[in-house]
Amino acid sequence: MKQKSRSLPFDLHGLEIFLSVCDAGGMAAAAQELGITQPAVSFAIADLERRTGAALFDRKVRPLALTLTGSLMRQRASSLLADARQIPPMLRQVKLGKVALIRVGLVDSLSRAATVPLSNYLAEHAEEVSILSGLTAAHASELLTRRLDLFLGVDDLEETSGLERWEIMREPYVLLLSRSERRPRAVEDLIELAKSRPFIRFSARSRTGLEIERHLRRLGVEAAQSFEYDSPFAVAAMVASGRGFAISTPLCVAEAKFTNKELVTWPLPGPIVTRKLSVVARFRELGKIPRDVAEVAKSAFAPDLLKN
Amino acid sequence: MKQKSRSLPFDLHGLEIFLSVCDAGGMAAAAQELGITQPAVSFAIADLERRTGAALFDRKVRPLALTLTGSLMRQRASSLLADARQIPPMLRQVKLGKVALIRVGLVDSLSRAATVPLSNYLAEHAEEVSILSGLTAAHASELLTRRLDLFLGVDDLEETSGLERWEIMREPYVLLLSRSERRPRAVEDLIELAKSRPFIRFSARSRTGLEIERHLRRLGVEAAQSFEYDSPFAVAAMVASGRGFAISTPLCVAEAKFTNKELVTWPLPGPIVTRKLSVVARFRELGKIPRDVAEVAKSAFAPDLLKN
DNA sequence: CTGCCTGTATAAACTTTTTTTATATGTACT
DNA sequence: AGTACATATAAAAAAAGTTTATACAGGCAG
Repeated sequence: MKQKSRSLPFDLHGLEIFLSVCDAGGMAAAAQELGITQPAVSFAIADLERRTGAALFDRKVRPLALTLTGSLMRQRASSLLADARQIPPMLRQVKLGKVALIRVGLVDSLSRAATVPLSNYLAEHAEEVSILSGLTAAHASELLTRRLDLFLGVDDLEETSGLERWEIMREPYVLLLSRSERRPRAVEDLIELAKSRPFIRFSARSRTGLEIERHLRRLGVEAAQSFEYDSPFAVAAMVASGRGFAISTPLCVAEAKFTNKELVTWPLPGPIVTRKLSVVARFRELGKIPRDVAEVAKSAFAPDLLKN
Repeated sequence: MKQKSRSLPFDLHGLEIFLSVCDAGGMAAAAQELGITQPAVSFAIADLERRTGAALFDRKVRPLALTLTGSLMRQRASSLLADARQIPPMLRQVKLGKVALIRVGLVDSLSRAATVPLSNYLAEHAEEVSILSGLTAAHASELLTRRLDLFLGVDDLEETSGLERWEIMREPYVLLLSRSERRPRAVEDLIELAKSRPFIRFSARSRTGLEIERHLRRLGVEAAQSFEYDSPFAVAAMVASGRGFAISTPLCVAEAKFTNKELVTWPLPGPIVTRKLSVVARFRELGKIPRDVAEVAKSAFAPDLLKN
């Protein structure tokens, strides 16, 4: 049973060659650009096509044209390589300690509730305060590369050494529907819903988005068409406009400031899944600030939750 | 001269092994999980460390621990692989029928007004729609690296070749004060205000923030303490809470959904400065979509502006 | 339609990288 | 200190990728 199946049908090197061919407009030209021979390129492309099982180029036509699949591959490959190329410089940066400037990452779903109290607290500890919104995934790496000193966001399950964490709260994932939709009570209802209505989802770049995806896969829910957003407001707005359904959390919904007239939330059928929001900082670099920030955040949205 | 310099110090296979080691908690365990031998894993990790020039694991300690650099690598590698794994299913989908993915960057200040109409328009042209909020500066580079297909944001002054632009609108920068503050009519009043009250500003990472900074320097305004944010809501919220004053634009204020009771806007003393919002895309890759999107955006917030 | 030019595919030999078997070295725990 | 468990190293085997040489196909001129 020693199936030699790599989990992936390509590697970065193959994708680089593929993109070279796209950019150079031909295999011979790409070969020259890359400093390898033309057959090597030819082989790499053939290999990529064989392993993905998709025709990437249309050989029937002379100035080598991308197929539809090929264009998609170009899009994705290009973005993947752009990501990959950012990694080495980041790794190098990591190798490089009262604070004048405190830079804080704030996950979008806490933005509305926490911005002002957080600023008020931090104003006592720093001349300059910089609060940046966005996705936790981005914040986490910026923390490690020292572009942020602290962030409030979805806690990573895995314990990373060199960081300290202070829990703010936990909240369940909930189903978000437009007013007219009826409540799915069982997993089967949810599967049915997903077949008939588009799924409005959080970007897979966000930690929350990834967890929702994973959970849906576990439940066996498969979405038809899908729309993807990285801001809680956008997700809620789409659902409110009747475009489809979403999975979100109470805080994300509160952030978007929609009323119960436009949106309804229901418990998610199946097992209960929650997300944990925490304050994360580099270990012991900021003294008691991280713990205090967690306290501030906790009290900041405590009233909010009571309202819902 | 045959320098075998790959442009990247790792490939996906190496990263998979690295992540297995992280997850399994050891090289031997990872080897078993992957169905290869322990030395193969050992070698792959050593190779990864040698090529990236970074120590990923701390061998001095028994249950093999990640270094700080290692944690970052784990995060990035994990997200890179998650991206990579999404590609093959996508390719298959294309073969099955019409599937296109359109990825759009949307500057925060247009988020509220444009998300829904934009999605509605794009739904007719693609199976999947991905709308990512954030800063224009980030979007511009993602457009060039093909991680976005289109963005709506503050237009760069410099003409980058290979891009097409469609103007959506122009809007002036305005002064944002809390209700209790009196209106500064001359530049001198503004300079005085900046001395007595903290300046709430947009992050210098955002194009808007940079332009505001530049303008203030030209006017000779110097701020005492400063708070910095990258979301329009946060800036407005701070001003509304009486923490200080800000410079913003009508759309940014609308985005934050504050009422006239909490905030007042006044024309900026001194020369009039405006910002231009545009749709930007790679030249001719999307046919008429960019122009249409500009039209959709234009009509989307036209009513908004009339309200103010 | 035919033959030439340009550019891609294929074949066999060769080089490099990766994996394996075997064994040494190291860390933690008693 | 000794033992158990885990990682590192060495040399051989296997696999992958690259090169040279050559065959094949599409586009274009006559």
